[in-house]
Amino acid sequence: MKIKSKIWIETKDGIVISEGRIQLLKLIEATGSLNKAAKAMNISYQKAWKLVDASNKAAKEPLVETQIGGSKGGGTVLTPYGKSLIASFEAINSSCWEFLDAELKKYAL
Amino acid sequence: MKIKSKIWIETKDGIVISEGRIQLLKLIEATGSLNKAAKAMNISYQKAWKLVDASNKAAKEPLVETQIGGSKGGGTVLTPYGKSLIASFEAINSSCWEFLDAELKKYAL
DNA sequence: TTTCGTTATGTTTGCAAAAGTATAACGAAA
DNA sequence: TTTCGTTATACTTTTGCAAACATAACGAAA
Repeated sequence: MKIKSKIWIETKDGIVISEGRIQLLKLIEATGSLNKAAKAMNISYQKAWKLVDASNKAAKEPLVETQIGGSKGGGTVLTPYGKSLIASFEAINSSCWEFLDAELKKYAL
Repeated sequence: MKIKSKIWIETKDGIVISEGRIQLLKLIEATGSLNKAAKAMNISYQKAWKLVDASNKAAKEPLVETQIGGSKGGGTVLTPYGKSLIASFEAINSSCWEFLDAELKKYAL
C-alpha cells in the first residue's frame, strides 16, 4: 500500500512547471541545447519545444533563453529564475512525499 | 501562482483509489447501483465497471459488493472497508492541499 | 416461464494526442 | 557567401485509448 502524488504549479496562463518539465530543464542545463535535451529524453524536438514554450508563457518571466544561429547554431540556457524554480519545486516535491507517507501511516487500511 | 496535486493509493496489483474513483464510489453509495452512478457521472457503465473492478482487485479486500439478478435486477453497495477508504483518502487529500499551499508560500517565486 | 433492470464482458468505432516528416530562419565563422 | 547546427513552425501520419455498440448472464417476482 503506497501513496503517490503528482504536483505542478500553474498560473492563469497555464502550467509553469511539473515533474516531466523538470527533467527537460535539467537536461537543457546540462547540454546547453534544447535539441540535445530532447534527444537525451527520447522525445521529439517539437514536443520539447512546446513544453518549454508553454512554461515560458505561463510563468511571469522566462525559464530559459534561446539563441538562434551563430557558428554553433544557437542554444538554450536556463535563466536564474528557471534555476530557482527547479530548486524550489524539487524541495516542495520531496517534502510532499514525506508528508504523504506520514499521513498514510495514521490510518490503518 | 497556484500549486496543485493529484494523489492516489496503489498496491502491487494496481490503483486502489484516486480522486475520480472517490466520486464514483460516493454515487454508488447514494444510488445503490453502479448503473445509476455511471449515468449520474455521465460516463459509460463499462468504464465505471472497469474502475470499480480494478479497485476491488487492487485492494486487499473489496470496496463494493455486487448482486446480479433479482426482482430489482441487482445492485451495488459499499463495504465497510470501502467507506473507510473514502473517508481516509479525503482526509489525506485535503490536508495535502493545505500542506502544499503552505509550502509554496515559503518560496518567493 | 416470462419479464425486467441490473451486472458482466467482448467487439468495434472514433478521435484526440503523440509521433513523424518537412522546411524555413538564423547568424557566426571560415 | 557558403556552411552548419540550432531554433521555430506547419503539415501529415500513426496509434493508443476512450467511447460506443452489442450481447450474455442472472434471479426474484408475477
